[in-house]
Amino acid sequence: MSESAAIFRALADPTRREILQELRLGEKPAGDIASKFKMAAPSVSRHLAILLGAGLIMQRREGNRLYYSVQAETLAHALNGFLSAVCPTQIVRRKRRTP
Amino acid sequence: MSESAAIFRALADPTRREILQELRLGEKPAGDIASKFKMAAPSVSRHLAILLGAGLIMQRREGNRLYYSVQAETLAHALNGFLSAVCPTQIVRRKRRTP
DNA sequence: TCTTAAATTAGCTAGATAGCTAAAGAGCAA
DNA sequence: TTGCTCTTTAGCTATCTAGCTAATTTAAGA
Repeated sequence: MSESAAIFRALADPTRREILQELRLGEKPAGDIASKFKMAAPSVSRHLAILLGAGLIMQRREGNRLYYSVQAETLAHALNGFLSAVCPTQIVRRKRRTP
Repeated sequence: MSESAAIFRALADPTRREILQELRLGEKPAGDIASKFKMAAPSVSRHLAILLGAGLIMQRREGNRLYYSVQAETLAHALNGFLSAVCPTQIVRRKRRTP
């Protein structure tokens, strides 16, 4: 699967989008992330695996814990790239001021 | 469903992303869009309906034909908004306040 | 070693999704 | 009206997805 296909599929789920927002201020252990949601921990873990597979987060082990953090660059590149492909003239190019 | 939820779900499908790119240079009738894909016309029509429901395209009838066009503003707003929510400091350049 | 804690993986099920064909709606012209 | 074109809607089915519980892995401490 193309990289951006995995990214857009990962972003389709609201829980996964929330996870990314949860990580906006920095890395967090899986348990902390899971505790923000009503669903069971394995379900959140599955979402983390999908985000990881899409390259939207990375993980780092510290003893018992697995810390996750956003790969902001990957996300930004995918979204901006698609935006440019869909609306190259309207969005990317700045509107000229009327003289 | 929240507007952006519908948008991200719509973007999850590769055919729908292709359709949006297909429309980047301007409106096209449904038949022209459908002919770009191997799948049957009703399948493409269904994708168009989903994009329409998400507010990512609009339709205009001209006689027999239904022309579709991208709603670039909606797309850009959703993607940039999410990007800002996930990586407010790293990626999105804030407007600096003049001292 | 045994136990405990933190997470993941395995296996399952209900519901969503995307494809197909057939049928129907909408517009236009003879 | 009838016929033709363009397109969507209806109805069906196979596959994918996201949730759950149970079991397994990994690390650390008594």
